[in-house]
Amino acid sequence: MASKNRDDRLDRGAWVEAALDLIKISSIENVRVEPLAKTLGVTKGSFYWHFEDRDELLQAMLEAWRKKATSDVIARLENEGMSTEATVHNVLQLSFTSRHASSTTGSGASIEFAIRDWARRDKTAARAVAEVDEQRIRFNTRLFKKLGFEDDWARARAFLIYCFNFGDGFITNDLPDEEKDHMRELCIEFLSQQ
Amino acid sequence: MASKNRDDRLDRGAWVEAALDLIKISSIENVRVEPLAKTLGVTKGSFYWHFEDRDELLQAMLEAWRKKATSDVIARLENEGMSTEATVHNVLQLSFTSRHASSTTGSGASIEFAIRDWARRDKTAARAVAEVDEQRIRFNTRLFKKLGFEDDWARARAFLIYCFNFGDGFITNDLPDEEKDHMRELCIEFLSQQ
DNA sequence: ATGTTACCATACTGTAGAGTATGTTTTTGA
DNA sequence: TCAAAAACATACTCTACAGTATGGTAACAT
Repeated sequence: MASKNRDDRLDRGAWVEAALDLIKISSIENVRVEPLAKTLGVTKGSFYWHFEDRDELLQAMLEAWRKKATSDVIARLENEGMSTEATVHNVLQLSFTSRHASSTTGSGASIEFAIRDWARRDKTAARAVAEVDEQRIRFNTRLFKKLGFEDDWARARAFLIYCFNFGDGFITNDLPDEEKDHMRELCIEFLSQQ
Repeated sequence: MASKNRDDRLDRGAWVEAALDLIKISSIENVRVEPLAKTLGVTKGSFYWHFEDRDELLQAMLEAWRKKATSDVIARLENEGMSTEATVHNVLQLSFTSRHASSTTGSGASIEFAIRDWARRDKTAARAVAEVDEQRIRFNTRLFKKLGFEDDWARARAFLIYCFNFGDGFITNDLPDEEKDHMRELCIEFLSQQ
């Protein structure tokens, strides 16, 4: 549900939010202003007040996602109550299925995929994705360095874990839930071994 | 280049091939019959002779991809000249960047991603992707069983390697090429350890 | 009170593309 | 050789949007 500020008037953020809610269940191509206006209960007259054109909305979506995704990394960094080991274990549990599952910001696993698919044909999107990936992998790398790993091995571990987070959310795995959970446990045990 | 059978007449396969070539650089939404007709040098009068509607083309694309992807697994299975160890090492080298890079069939890493994105909103596509994933993971699992691993551990290894193949192709990794290659080597060393 | 601004609706134009109806050519088969 | 079928082209209709131009209305400042 896209929030309105006061008196039923929309702001730029409401459009971006609604657009991110939409891309979650469709694709960037299906993010179109008239359908969006309909779900927001307005007409496109409103849209072209807040945005120059459709592309400006797409760039705003990208910016919003990038900011949220990178600020999440910082948030984890600042969570200094935990030990390094505990943080690693947390990261390992962090599959893309659950990643940023807050619906208010319009993030989540599905958005990840939609934006990555978008990045295949859009340079700006590709740069945003690259930045987010790099920050996440760097975060993981730092953890393993703290645990005493050499720089290159820390990065390799970090990358593998990120691959696991990635694949666990996106690779369809038609196993019964218990077996799937068991397999996930084994993967985590393998990846966190010394 | 989409091939024509004889005398400049197209068949169903030529349309599917051209469509798969197109989705590689765009998305399923951008697979549209009139632009396709233009690249094939015909009009849509031709298309609606070979297909009932656009959806029939999409289903044919999916079928073609699924068949190719699963037959590739079988092809690897039948490649019985190699030792199990050598096959494992081959699988580890198999990132999605290079996977099925033949342009004639219209496959490749980019198609993988486009179809997976499509599968987020299409049940039929989702089933095809699930089938392909399951076959590939099963193939990897069988290898590790041959190497003496228990069933569950074999599956976990297989899944992790598949995640690595997946991530190596899709996760942008802005490192210099040498470092990237080095990291890949370390990942492979880690994943193939006893 | 009233003019200004912010926000939105209405009513257009223009384009891309889906699907259809029908005409045209080439091939094939008796 | 000639009729039928296969493989197109042409010319429509219809819908979904992008973008624009302009008009309306509520809130806010003066």
